[in-house]
Amino acid sequence: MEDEVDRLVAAWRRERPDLDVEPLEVLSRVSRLARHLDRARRLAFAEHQLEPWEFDVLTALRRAGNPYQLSPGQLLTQTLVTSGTMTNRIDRLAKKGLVERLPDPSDRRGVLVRLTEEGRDRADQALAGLLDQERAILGELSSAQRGELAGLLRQLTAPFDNIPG
Amino acid sequence: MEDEVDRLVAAWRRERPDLDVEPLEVLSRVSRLARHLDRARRLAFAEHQLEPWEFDVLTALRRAGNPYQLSPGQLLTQTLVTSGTMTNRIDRLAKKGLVERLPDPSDRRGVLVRLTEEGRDRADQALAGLLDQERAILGELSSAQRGELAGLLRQLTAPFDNIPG
DNA sequence: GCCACATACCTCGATGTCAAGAGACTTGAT
DNA sequence: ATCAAGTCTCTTGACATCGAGGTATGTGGC
Repeated sequence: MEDEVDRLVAAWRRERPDLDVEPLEVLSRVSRLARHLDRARRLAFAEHQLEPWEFDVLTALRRAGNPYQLSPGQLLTQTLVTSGTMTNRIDRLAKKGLVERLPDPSDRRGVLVRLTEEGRDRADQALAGLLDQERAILGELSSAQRGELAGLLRQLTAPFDNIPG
Repeated sequence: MEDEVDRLVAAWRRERPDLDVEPLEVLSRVSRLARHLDRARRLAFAEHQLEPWEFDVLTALRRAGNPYQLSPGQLLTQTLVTSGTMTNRIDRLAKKGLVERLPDPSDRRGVLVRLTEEGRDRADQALAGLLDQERAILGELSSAQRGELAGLLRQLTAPFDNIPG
């Protein structure tokens, strides 16, 4: 089955026959697939009245384990947004009652963000919905193929994740 | 070699041992890799004084072939942005002298966007730079592995690209 | 103890995107 | 010919993000 990247690569081969555009076969597909996944995620979360950014923050706290709390700084490094953005996000999540701000007992400059009970439930439900959606997308592949794909992708991501970039 | 997704999956297995989080092994890596690629692209384009969105528009016109012109509507479908965004982008590219607006001779409502000579050169240079960068990222993989990866990814993207979404 | 420097979070202004809709023109039916 | 409906581009207002800088607090050398 042909996809958009096949057409993209064919167009470049016609217009720039002098160039080797083979890298696009892999990396353009990664970018485009990620874009499709963003849309799918947005749809899955909408069923739970959550925006993608809300899911990101809530699940970071959820993964931290009991008592489900992190500093804004820790949330920054996990979600890769700037501090202004995180302040804004925490404000809105607090207004919706999904997280609460607590003073950090060990550092009076600091704040801790803690998941409320409702926040934890919403995060858990949204994660289950996301996994259902993702399983449907991966339905195309056999279990062996998924393993192979995960392994190949890990080879590409590991350098970024380990040699800090 | 371990990556961030290995850590993410391990955290979920600890916190939610009841859930099958295996889909994340593939799809979280796709999303994260796409994010890294965006950063790398931004760096590669900066050497040619281009923003990623500028590259997207210029190369869509470049791939159209001589005389390197498309309607704003055609650009919308290729770049997946809304019309307000595209109007804004064309304005800024025109101000920089990389594209020009022409009246559509066959439809007096319409406009055609045409690449200037400088626009074409900049697009060609930026593409070459991007491909160099991408080859470096793919250096991890053998030629056979790249082919395998491209094939597996095509299976995932084809449904999105063919059953319109 | 004091002071310079680092850290943590927040505020503010600028920017880019989206969604909705207005305006201009074309098309097709009558 | 005329008119309604459709198409295409641009405008507008709302909003989330970023980057730079501000305020308050902690830390370590002297």
